[in-house]
Formats: sequence, structure tokens, C-alpha cells
Amino acid sequence: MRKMDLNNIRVATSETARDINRRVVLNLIRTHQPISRADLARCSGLQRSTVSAITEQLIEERWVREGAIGHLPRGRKPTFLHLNTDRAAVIGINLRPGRTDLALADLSGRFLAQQSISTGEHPKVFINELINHLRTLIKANPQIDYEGIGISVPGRVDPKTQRLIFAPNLNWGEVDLKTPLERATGLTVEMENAATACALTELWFGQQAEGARNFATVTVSEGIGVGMIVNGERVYGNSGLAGEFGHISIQDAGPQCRCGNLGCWEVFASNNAAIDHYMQVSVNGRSGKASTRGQIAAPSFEDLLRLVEQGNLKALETVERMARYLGQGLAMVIMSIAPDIILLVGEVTTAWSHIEPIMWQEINKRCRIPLKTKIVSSDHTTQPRLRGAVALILQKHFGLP
Amino acid sequence: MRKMDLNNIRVATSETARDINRRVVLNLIRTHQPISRADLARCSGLQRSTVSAITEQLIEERWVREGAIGHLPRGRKPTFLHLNTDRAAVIGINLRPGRTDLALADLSGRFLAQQSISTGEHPKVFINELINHLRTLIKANPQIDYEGIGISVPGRVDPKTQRLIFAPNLNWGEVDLKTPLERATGLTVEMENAATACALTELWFGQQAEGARNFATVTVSEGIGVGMIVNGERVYGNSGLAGEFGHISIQDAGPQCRCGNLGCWEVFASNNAAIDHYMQVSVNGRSGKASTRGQIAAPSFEDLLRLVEQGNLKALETVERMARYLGQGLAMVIMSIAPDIILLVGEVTTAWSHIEPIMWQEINKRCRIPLKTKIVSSDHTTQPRLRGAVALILQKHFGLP
DNA sequence: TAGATTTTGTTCGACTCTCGAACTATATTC
DNA sequence: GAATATAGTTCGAGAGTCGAACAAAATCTA
Repeated sequence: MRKMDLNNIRVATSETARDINRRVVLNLIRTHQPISRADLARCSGLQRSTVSAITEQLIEERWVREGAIGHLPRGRKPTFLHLNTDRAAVIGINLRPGRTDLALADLSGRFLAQQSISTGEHPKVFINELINHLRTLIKANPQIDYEGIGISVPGRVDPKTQRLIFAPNLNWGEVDLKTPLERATGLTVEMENAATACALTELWFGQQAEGARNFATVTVSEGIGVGMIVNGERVYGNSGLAGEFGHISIQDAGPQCRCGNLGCWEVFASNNAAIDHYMQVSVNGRSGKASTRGQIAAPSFEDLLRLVEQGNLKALETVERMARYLGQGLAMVIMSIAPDIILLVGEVTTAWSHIEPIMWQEINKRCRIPLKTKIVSSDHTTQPRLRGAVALILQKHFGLP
Repeated sequence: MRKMDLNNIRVATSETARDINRRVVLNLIRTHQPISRADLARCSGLQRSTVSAITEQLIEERWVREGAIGHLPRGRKPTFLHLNTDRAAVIGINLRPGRTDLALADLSGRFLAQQSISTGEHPKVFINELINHLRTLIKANPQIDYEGIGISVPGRVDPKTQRLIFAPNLNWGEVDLKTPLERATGLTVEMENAATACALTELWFGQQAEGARNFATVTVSEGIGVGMIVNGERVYGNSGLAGEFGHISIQDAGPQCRCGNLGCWEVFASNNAAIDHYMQVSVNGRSGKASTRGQIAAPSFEDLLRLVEQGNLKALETVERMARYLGQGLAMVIMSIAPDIILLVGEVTTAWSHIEPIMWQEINKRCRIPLKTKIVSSDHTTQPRLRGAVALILQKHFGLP
């Protein structure tokens, strides 16, 4: 039960019932395909005649197509319906420091084409470069009906102005990506923070949070980001800044964070934090003294994980420390919104067997309330950020308005 | 844009449009009364003929009544419409340790009658006593059409089982209040955590969070509770446990909390924490040693606030310490869900002039992101918990399904 | 003072949509 | 070949909104 938004009233017309039921049917086809009209009627509760009318319309508009004929122990054989994935396509962009991924995806979220370009230092130059790539991509597939462009960004997006704000990793300042891209391509552009994009991926394509309507995604990379879904809907917060758990102090006298605050969670539990800590302990171990750092090259986080697999004790100690701090921060996430599921995204999940027990030990110590939050690790090779960018556009057709 | 809940499909029938538009009109009358049919058509966007049909129905069902005739510079005079507050009434209950308040409220949330009984030690005995009071109340006003009973409780309510769980202040264990009360009165019973009930009060009757759809209410009393509204809707979380910011550790080596964890926020910022600290500093000051506590009687929190007004330096220091810790915890609330407004509820708000500047100093130190959360103090004499209990029932008629 | 103008509120026919019964189509079983 | 079962279509009844036309009631203007 939600309060009506009286500043944005949407009254129902005679077409509203069709709009709602059409979305019901389209969603059922999406999730249950292949499915017959009779089954659609059974699991939606609509009359068979109504389902026929709606599917006729959906087939005419090419969202749905008829497929194989099924067979039953007796009676007339049903005609199966499928989502017509060729109906339209969406462009997804995963913008991050260093590299930016572009993909073309069909209605089911499957990638049809993919490329990767380097992310420029200066936003204006990069936007022009991005526009050129988009134009080439669109021209290469002129027969496709493009539904829009979704972008996941390493920062927050103000829901009012749709500008990129608070993206310290990019160091771009406040940038308007939407307007130039829309003007150049003629397509609608939607942007969302990467962690929230991962949450959308789970909401729309997810296996692990199947049917969950309250969950959080925690991305662990250079920093830590949290995206939240509450009541089946994204949590934006003021200026789009909800989910900045990464910048909550967990130690008042801790090291300074790039945000200006002291002892933020991500100063202890991010990939960068782990690399810093590893450098500190390994240099200390070698020379017996502190402050000899910088003489050996810092490993990448992937290097660190490889060292753990090779049995390096200092690397292992570093990852275990990271697991403890991850647990401490996840305890905050759990206590605040009590999600059914937390999905952990990042390279760190490849060391899950080392992480999980220590992380849970820390969480159980801190969460003394009788709730049952599951924590699952996501396979980062499935590109959840990029798929979330696609979901950003697809939800317009499958979501409730 | 939210995802459809495929486990709980609600298709649209031919009456759905009327149901939606009826709620639109009813809400507009509630918030804009007195208002004419023509104005309703203008601000809803519906046709005048449709508004007439809907209002006719609402008048017939006694939700709305015609009132005075307005006057305009020219043209036919409009007939004003009002909410018919006598149409129905709601019983609100504020259950808390020690005392429980009962109230009868009309459709606008105004109290018609009120009483207070002592909260029993044993749930079963108390429930029977409560039933007797409810029966007497209902019999005393037999002409009223009762819509239901809303209860705000000092704990959390599992949205699935509707049982009271995690209420350490009551020490009742897991109790089913709903079933016996529904059986005894024949009315539907809804329960909600007190902090969330306060948030509902603000959502439906609020002046300060006017039109806000994302905010949090923080109740400071024996402990600290947080209730959240996101996208105009309550946040439940798993087992109804969302909002337990009060039990997030802010100091790993802090004193033990009654929840079992160490250094929880409420161990530092609650009324009880302030009383404990005052006792410690005033006894130390007197004897020069610690651990002489218990020899003088502990003041109530209201006593402490009076001492501040009287210029007692140790009481002032105690309240300022409380303000610092409140700021620290509010910073967590801000960073996590980025609310537009935080509403602070509790006796502590009577010392707002001492609290506010110190609290903000702490928040500004910790929140280095460009958001604009307002923090306002609520007048606890308006009984937000009790009015939230009423809102719990009223939202069924005014909210969106 | 009569007609023009303006605004409120109602009436009515056209259109959209769902429901549900009846009907057609197609399969298996006895 | 008749009975039975299931899928999908057709069609009329009922509920709703829209929008134009109309009725009602007030002020303005000549």
C-alpha cells in the first residue's frame, strides 16, 4: 500500500485496464516461455477470451510470436507463445575508469554484439568519441528497432537533472551525458549507478534472488558501492545518493578516505584497501621496518588473489582481513534495510571459499536480530553492470508504471 | 518503475479504472477540501462528467458530502465538497512498556476519544484486558462504522505472520496480538513498529515532510528506532526488521547492548544512555571515584532536560554528548538511504536548541557527499505513534493498492 | 432590463475493455 | 463412431471514460 503522488497524478482511462493486463501477459510470457494462451489464462486469472485479445495485439505488434505446437494426453494441442527477441534491441554501456564497454542486447537481455573502448580523461572528448562509436554501431545494424541506451556509471545520477554526480573515481565533476547522447542518436538515454545497475540485473534477469523484492547489491572494486531494491523498485534517495554505505565511518580514527571523511568502510574493505594493506605487511616483513614502501611495485588485486591460491600467507592474511571488514560493513547493510538477499559483486568473490566463513562470523557477531538474510556471490564474468544498463531500458516495457 | 510481483498477480478488470480514479478524487478531496467538482476535474485531469459520476458514488456511499456554495467573479457558483469525517472511525492503539494509549479517530485522523491503560507484564492477561476496553469503547459508540484497529508496537512485526517479534523493551517474546483482537472485536487489526508508525503519520498527516516520498523517522526513547518511507511506501525488510540502525555498532569496543552486540548506536545516543552517562559523571564528580553508582537515585530523562534548563553543567555536557552521538548515527541513516527529510521524535527534541548545532557539526564532518537532507524535530505532544496507528488503517482507503 | 458572457454541473452517445457463455477446432479413449 | 477433454474464438452484456451538447446560474454590458 503506497501513498498516491499528488504532484504527479496519473488517472486511469478506458485503456488502463488493457495496459496493465498487457504487461501481465508480456511478463508471464517472458518468464514462463514457451507458454500457451490457456496456461496464460490460468496463471494470470484472466479469461481465455481476454488473453486471446491481448496476445493477438502483442503478436500484431511483434512483441510475441507463435512457436511450436505442444502435445497433451488429450484434447486440442496448444500453440506455444514466445517473446519475439528480434522485435527490438537495447544498447547498454558500462562506463568505468579506464575502459568502457558497449553492447547490443536483445529483449531477453542477451548480447548480440559487444565492444570495448578506453575511457578518456576529459568528458567532452570522450563523449564525442562515444557518439562516434554509437553511430557506427547503429549504422551497422540498420534493420534493428532501437529502444534506447542504458548506461551504468561509477558514481551517482541525480534523478532530477539526470546528470552524473559524485564520481570520484572518474574525476569528471558534474557531467551531463544524457543530453549530448540523446541529441546525437535520437534515442532515449537512461543512466544509473553501477551498483544499482547490478541490482536491476538481479531483479530482471537474476537466478539467485528469484522473485525477491527486497535486496541489495554490494560491488567491491576500487571502492564499495551499494544498490538497493525495496518493494521491487530502485531506491534513489535525495540526489540519487542512496546506498553510500562505503562512506560510512567504521573507525573514527581510521585513515582518511578520498571523500574527506575518516575511516570509511571502503578504506578497509575495498580492493584498493587490500592492496595497500598487503604492501604494508609484505614490505614490513621484508625489511623489518615500516615506511620502506614504494620500493616494490604494488600488485593488482587479481595478482593478490593469485598469490592466495599459491599459498602466500601474507596475501591470505590480507584477504582474511578484507573478509572481516566486509562482514562488518555488510552487517550495517543488513541492520539498515534487512534485505532478503545481498548479492556481492567483484573480483573478490573468486576467493569466496576464503571469504565466506570469516565474513559470516563477523556478521553473526554483530547482527543479533532474528533475520535470515542470504548472501550470495555473483559471477562478475556475466557482466552484471552491462546487463543492468540494458535492464534500465527494458524495464520500461516490462515494469509497472 | 517497479517490477511486477508475479507471485501475486493482480489483473485489471473493467472496474479497475473506477477504483483508481475514485482514489484520486478521494485523495484530492482529502487534501484540498473544500473543493468543487470543476476544480477536481482541473487538478486531476479527468473529465467533468467523470468527476460527477465518481462524486455521486462517493456521496451515495457517504465518504463525501456537499457543503457550502462558493462564489466566483462570474458564472455559476460551485458546490464545495468535503470529506464526510463521520462516515467511519478507526481505533488506534499505542502499545508501549508501562502504558498503552487507546484512541478513537475520525477519517481525518482527529481524535474523538482517548484513554490510557497500564500495559501488563504478561501478554495473555494484558490482551484480555485490552479486549475488554475495546469492547466497552465500541459499545459506547454503536452508531459508528468502525474500519479497523491499528496498533503501533515497541518492536517489529513480521509482515508474513503479523506477529510481534524483537521487542526487547516489552520482554514478551513472540506474540500474536492480531488473531485474538480480531476474533474478539470482528474488526481487522494492523500492527506496525512505532518508528514506522511515526513515519506513516508524517506521510499521511505531515506538515513538515509535505509531499516528500523518501524520508526516515528516528524515535529516541529508551532505545532508538528508525522507520523508513521509500517511494511513498513503508520499508519492511526481511521479517519486518528494516531500520534497526539503533543496533549497528559505532564503537567495536563499546559497552554491551541488551541485543548482545557491543557498542550499538543506542548504547550511546538513547535516553537511557544519557541517564547512565549523567549518573557516571555526577557520581564521579562527587566522590572523585568511579563505581560508586547506585547510591543516588537515577533521574528520569525529563529530569535531565530540566536540569539542563536550570543550567546544570553536567546535565548540559550529557545532552551535548548525546547530540554528538545522535549526529554520528544520523550520518549513517543519511548515507544509507539519503532521505529528503529526517524527522526526529522523542523528548530530546525539547532541548533542540542545544542538540541541533552539535548534531549538524557531527553530520557535516561525516557526510562529505553533496546531498541536502533536512532534519526536523517533531512535537511528541502530537502523539505521532498513536496517529500512525490510525494511518495504518486509513491508508487502505486512501492509498494505492 | 434584456441579451451576452462565463462558469458549473449533467446528459448522452461513442469507444474501450473485461467477463462469461456458447461455439468451433482438435485431440484421445472407449 | 460416440464420448470426453482441452485449446482457442466469437459475441453480447456490463462497466468505465471521453467529449460534445446542454442546462443552470451567476455577472457584465449596452
